[in-house]
Amino acid sequence: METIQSILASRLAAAAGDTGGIAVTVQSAQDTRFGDYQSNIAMQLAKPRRANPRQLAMEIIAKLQVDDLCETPEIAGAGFINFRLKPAAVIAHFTALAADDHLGVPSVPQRRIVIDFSSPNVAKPMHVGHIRSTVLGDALARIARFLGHDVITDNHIGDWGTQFGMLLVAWKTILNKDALDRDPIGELERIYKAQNELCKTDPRQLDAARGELVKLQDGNEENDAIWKEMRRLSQVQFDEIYSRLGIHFDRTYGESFYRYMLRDVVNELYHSGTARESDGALCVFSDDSLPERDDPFLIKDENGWKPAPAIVRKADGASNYTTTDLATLKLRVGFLPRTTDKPCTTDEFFRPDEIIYVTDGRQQLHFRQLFAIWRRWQPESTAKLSHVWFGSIMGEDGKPFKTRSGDTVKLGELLDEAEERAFTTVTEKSPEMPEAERREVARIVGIGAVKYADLLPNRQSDYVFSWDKMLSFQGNTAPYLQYSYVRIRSIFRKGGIDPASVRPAAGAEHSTANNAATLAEPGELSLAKKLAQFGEVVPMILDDHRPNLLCNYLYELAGAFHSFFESCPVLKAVESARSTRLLLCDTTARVLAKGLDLLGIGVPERM
RNA sequence: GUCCCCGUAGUUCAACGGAUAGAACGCUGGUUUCCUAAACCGGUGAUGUGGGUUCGAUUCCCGCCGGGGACACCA
Repeated sequence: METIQSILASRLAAAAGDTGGIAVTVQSAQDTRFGDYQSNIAMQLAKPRRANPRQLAMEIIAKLQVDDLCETPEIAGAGFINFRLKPAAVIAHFTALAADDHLGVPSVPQRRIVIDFSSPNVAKPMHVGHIRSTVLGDALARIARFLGHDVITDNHIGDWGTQFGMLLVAWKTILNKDALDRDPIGELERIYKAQNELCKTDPRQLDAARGELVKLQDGNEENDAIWKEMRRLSQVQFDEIYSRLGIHFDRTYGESFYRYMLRDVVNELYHSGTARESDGALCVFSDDSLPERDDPFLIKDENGWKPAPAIVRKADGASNYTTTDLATLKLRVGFLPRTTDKPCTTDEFFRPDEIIYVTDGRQQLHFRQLFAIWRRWQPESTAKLSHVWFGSIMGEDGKPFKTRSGDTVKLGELLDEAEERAFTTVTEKSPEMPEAERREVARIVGIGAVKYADLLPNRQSDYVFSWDKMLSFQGNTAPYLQYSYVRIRSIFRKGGIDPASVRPAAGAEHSTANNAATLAEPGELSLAKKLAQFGEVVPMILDDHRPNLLCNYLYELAGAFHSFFESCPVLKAVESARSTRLLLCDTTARVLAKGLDLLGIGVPERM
């Protein structure tokens, strides 16, 4: 269904006439005293038309047909056009929304999107550094799917590279089998660190590592078996974490999947002239097509601009991650199979319109170079390439988030602590609840709190990790939103009412006359208006890949609900008002649950 | 050094170039014979600095100050 915002925008566009390419936009008003929606179009058009903005606004309003939706639009300030919705229009929209499976979120033209996120490394524990990519990528995938896009999520795990030389040497010499059985990842981490130390002092150890790496790459059976075992053990860990987080990947190809493509990629880059040799390495240099300061292959020092090439084949002949990323890109753009369980024909390849990489901001230069190389190498490719980057998680001391002893925080342990802290609170607040249920509630609340804390800040901001803040029931947190949902569920339990029974039948927007609803109370009206904005907020998120917009919306919705609930009795209300209020409650609960679900966060029925 | 990001209330975070910069915590005043007070309703208090573009700048451009990050064979 269409949003009120888009209806107003198209009516306004019709009244404004030729805007010379200026988009006619309507936004929800920041302050209710300006009405519900506002547009700046008169001010934007005033200059090119050499008109007085307020005069122009008056002319636009004179042609504008919106009396089915709002009161006569008002002109304010320098030329703002303000819209105030008629209660009848709010009721009609709210009723249609309540009958809509998509809760008023419009369908958009379908695009095919690959989302590459999480990307943990084999033989290493997942740690706090993986949270943002994992949580953000999953939320974007869920939101894109809800909007109707065709999405493939791909976990590009680090399962290939020079570190396996050292791991293989260590596996053969210092591995403790018992320790490996007890704690596989811990033992792999231990032997890697130990071997790394040995290599620092003993050049023969480095040679040994190189030797084992070459054998692995040449297909040596023993090394291949060890590598596969390390991969398997790591995947067990990944699966456990992803299961706790409720995250699913359509693909987990990993870097090793592309290793047979690397030679061809390098050859193509060389023969197409994209890359050339320098100091024994094969490099991509600037092609001077961009202004110097925008060129990802240039860097300036005191003597002027100098080359900052991207290396696609090291002097020793090995490839690096740029090469792997190019191979990955080539497969994803042209030959990514739609399904993994059967061979597919040409028209079953995925061929994405967009590929989204979710990584931290430190990789910006890498992706700028990667995308630039791709454009030069494959100029006919039209796929949109997006690097969705994010800031760091800091400790309360303002430095990168670490344990007290200065180690990286392991993701599994972090989730344990979140659940444990949530369990303590739930036990405190609801001691009568059976322990099994308290555990389950603590799981939903604890995991939700961690995810929400991560999604709430603008993704490009660094943020401070605070257990107390994220698990608080006050303020913009997951527990507060979950509590809002629970409180609504409690109303229906108390009244012995099936929520489905208060919902209008599908298509109810055509028969609003049958609905005796009135939204006489200010709390009712503002809640209904806030519900109508769900469909306006969700599509905006993908424009800049910013799920925090949804967090802020849900928080405002919960606030609107609590205000309504404070001033409007539900179960004790007289009929007509009672059923309208029950529907407001139910719809709020559905939007809260759906909104949280889009962020990858669950809701308990009680807490 | 060059490039990227950041600098907003005591603190932690918001704000498609729009109106009187919005929350939470903190501090502070109030609300419960009533559907979960894990709540609600008030008060307090901020755009680092100097220019520029614009009808309008936290937002865009330039300088300065302060913080973080990236910059040839790690990913």
